[in-house]
Amino acid sequence: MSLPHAILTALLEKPSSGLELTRRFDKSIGYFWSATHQQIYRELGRLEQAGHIRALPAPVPVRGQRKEYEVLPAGRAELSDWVARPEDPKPMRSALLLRMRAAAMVGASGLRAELERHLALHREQLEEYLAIEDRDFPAERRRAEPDRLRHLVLRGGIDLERFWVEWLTGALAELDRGE
Amino acid sequence: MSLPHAILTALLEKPSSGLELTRRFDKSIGYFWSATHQQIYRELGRLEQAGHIRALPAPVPVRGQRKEYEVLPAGRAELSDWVARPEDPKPMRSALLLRMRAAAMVGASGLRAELERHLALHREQLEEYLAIEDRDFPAERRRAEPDRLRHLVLRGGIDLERFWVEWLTGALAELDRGE
DNA sequence: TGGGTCATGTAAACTGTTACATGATTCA
DNA sequence: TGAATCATGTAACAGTTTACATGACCCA
Repeated sequence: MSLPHAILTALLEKPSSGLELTRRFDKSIGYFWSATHQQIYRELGRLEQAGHIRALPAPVPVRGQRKEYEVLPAGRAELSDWVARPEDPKPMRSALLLRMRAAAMVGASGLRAELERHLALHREQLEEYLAIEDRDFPAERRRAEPDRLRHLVLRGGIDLERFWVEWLTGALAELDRGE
Repeated sequence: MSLPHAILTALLEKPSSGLELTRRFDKSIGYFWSATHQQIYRELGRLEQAGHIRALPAPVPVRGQRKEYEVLPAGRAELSDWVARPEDPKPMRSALLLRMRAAAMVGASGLRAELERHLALHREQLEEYLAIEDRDFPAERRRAEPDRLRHLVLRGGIDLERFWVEWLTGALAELDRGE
């Protein structure tokens, strides 16, 4: 139940239309809370209904025409509440780990290639995050809290990709030891 | 779309009834592919329809009466295919990271407590995994492939919990630096 | 015999995914 | 003017979650 809050956050960062939001999800917030444009439009409708956001006044609302949204005070209040709301971490879901467990029962043929493919993908993602860090959080300097928090989040992404790269490397080595 | 394969794997490890499966999900396969008993019963029905599993012959099938399933050759073949089927990792989803990003916009009050709570939960989970490792994969000895694969999977869970413990510890320290 | 637990299930609401539809704008 | 692209949406379905319903079995 976090999509509306992801959208509120994105809109506070910068008022946007549905399509702009979709694009920003593809390369920012979406790194840890992804959504398709259909989900986003549906949720924008609900948030507007709820009085949490509003469309900037347009002369005549027409389908197909750009509609820009901004957060209303009620929306900001809801987001602020949500930040302090406790919520347990969801158990992880990894189809890859599940595959390995299945492989223990039916044989590991084809598994090696998949591990290598994932390793390459995680390396790519890591590079992408590091490029963003270079661009958005340069050098050592005292930063304001918003920037420090955003940087912490990005660091989470970076460290997690590093974790997978290392774990997959180790798993491949371990697979080799036995064959 | 991995729940049926999680169930096939669990049933190959040991034929079971729906409730037994639910319990084993709660403390084994469910660590990386969780499911409720409702999902499991529905999926058992589908797998039986598809001819991938069968209920052990019972005199008269009655609601409320234990029904044990086992995997049929077709089910094993399907699982074997699936293991080699490529599938990209899903983008991660972390409500906690999203909260931090939201906190950058509306203020971080209440966030510290939530980070600490998550840190404690991840420490607990780590302990649980380590206990399982002690129990199921003792000492240094040459092991057969199935065991080595299962151990790799558990290692993944352990390392991931360690990752979160370290990251959360660092994030808390970093939060303190500025207040 | 009646309450607790084991066990299997149904129903509804919500979230996420995939495919498609429609109008507006731009520019060759 | 017609093709490409921008932009907003609808519809149908699959997966997940939550609440509830029903029957069997055990044992005090």
